[in-house]
Amino acid sequence: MHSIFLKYFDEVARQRSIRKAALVLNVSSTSVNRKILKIEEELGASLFDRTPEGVELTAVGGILLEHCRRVLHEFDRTRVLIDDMRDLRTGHLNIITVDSVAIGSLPRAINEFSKVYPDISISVTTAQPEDVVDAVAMGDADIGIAFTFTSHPDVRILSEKSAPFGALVRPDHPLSGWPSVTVEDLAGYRLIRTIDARGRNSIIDQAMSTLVTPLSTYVFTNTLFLAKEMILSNHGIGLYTKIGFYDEVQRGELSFIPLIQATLGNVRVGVMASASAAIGPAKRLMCDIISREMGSMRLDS
Amino acid sequence: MHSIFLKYFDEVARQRSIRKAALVLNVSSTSVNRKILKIEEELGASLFDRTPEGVELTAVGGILLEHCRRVLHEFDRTRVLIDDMRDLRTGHLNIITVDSVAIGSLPRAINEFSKVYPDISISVTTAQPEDVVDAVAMGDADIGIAFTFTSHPDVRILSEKSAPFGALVRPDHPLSGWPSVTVEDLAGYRLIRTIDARGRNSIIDQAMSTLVTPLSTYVFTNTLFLAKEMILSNHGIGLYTKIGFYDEVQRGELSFIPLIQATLGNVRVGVMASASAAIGPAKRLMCDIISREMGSMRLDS
DNA sequence: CACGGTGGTGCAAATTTCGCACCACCCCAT
DNA sequence: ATGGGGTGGTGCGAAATTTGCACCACCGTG
Repeated sequence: MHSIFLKYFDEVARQRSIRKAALVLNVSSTSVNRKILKIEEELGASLFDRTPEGVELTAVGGILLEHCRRVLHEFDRTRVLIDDMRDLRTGHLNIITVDSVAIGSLPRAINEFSKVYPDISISVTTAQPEDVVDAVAMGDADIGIAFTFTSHPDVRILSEKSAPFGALVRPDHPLSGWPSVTVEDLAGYRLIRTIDARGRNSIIDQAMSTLVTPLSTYVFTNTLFLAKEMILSNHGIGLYTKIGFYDEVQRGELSFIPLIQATLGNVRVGVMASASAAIGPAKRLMCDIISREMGSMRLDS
Repeated sequence: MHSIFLKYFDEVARQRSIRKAALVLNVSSTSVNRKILKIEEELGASLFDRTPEGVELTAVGGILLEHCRRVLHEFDRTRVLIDDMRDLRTGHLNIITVDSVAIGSLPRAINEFSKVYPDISISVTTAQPEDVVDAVAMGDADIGIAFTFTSHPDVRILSEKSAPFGALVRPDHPLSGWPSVTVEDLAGYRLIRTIDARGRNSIIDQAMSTLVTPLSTYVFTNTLFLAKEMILSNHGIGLYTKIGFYDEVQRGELSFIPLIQATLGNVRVGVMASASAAIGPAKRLMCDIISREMGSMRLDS
């Protein structure tokens, strides 16, 4: 918005050299030189004394530089204010989450949020837990919801909750109604479980590989709808957190039995944001709503 | 120096219309419109709400307008400061004066002034008294020196002094040594007097036309050198103020006898400047020196 | 004296800005 | 319902401005 001269002038004063400033600014020195000469002509005063080593500010140049720097600084502040005002009214939130949350609690959270900010658009991407963390750390997503096994220096956990994996079965299944199950209890059944698309760093694969009693997986799917159909068709036992099937369990269509296991039984799910990004009012509200939604869910029985 | 956008934006906000602002700014409405649209895109926010009647500032627009107006105002002040700093070092003074002063006191005043401001150039224009006043009022001259019969709303009298007309004669002239003369005393002599080049509003012509005893003029000239030669050649009596012949009178080459007459005997000469123009340090000093030079002159005997 | 730095300029290419002609919409009077 | 008079906004070509290349002139240093 402001004349490019302000930036050029500032840099030349800083570098004490037209050619050095041009290098920093990544433009030709003639462009910088001509801008300064033009303003000197407009003002009828020299901004710099030319020396063989470069340029030195004159008294007039010092006065003008002070003005230019003040203008640039005030514009930066104005810009931040405008950015805040703009984002308060409209804008976009990028949410990346494990898919169970996308189904389980996010729809209600978005409904509540949109009553306050109807013009803010939201995108929801489902991804594997470690991809969620990476996206948040890099600033590619505003909010992430995923398991929180390890901390990440660039990720801030805003809230978290225990969300153990468990067995999801039809209500008439022999395991239905158990207060909990162990891996051994699942040995005689085929499993339906989520898949890590890239097959690496999967907490479930890692956990599964440490089991003394191997479990057999019949269906791999991160499509929870498909998983539900398979469970209801008695193709196996679902091995998921309760989050993605919360409504079905509430309605009695499915039963959830928490898994007692060192890793899978001690999973926590958290709401996270980038450690370096500011949290504006809209983002803050969305996180609060998601945290509250998840906080109200009974996920361990 | 600053982006033209600032000016356009300010005016659109003032006029509440792109087309009206364009008229005021004397540019096409598309130019103004595109500047605003471009900045709105840069900022990612609307500056105006568009209505069928024109445009209304948005909250963001109000914030930015405040910034723009502050920048423009601060630049104006910076510019004035720079102008003062520049003019302190170099510059130009336009002086317009009646020619007697150009010869009498101005040379010494300029000599003294140039010791302080060697780089300020000076132009001296001689003119009839009313032309001096007009030039100063219009700002065409920085300093004027002339008779001050009437006041002018656009002219400020910085200092003035009594400078009556009188008879200038050779030292051996019969009138030499008289303390004063009346019009009647001059009746038997031919006059050498200044001429109003345009022949209108001349104080001398007006004064002469009211005399009961008509005086005969032999030579009309505003060239004081020629007047002096005519006086010394006994072609007549000079009818001038003492200013232009001060050195000659001091040296005894000519005698000055003040005229006792209602108009010509009560003339005052003043140093004047435009009432609306600022008086910078250089201009102030020049006025002071001229006033001091003229103040030290004994003009009434 | 040569080299490596600086600021500064002529000129043509590249880019931006501007204005004309026009479109679409709105409001108001008839 | 229609026409007139206003508004903001756009496509396009001309005009103006900006940019960078190639080069000049000067200065300080080894």
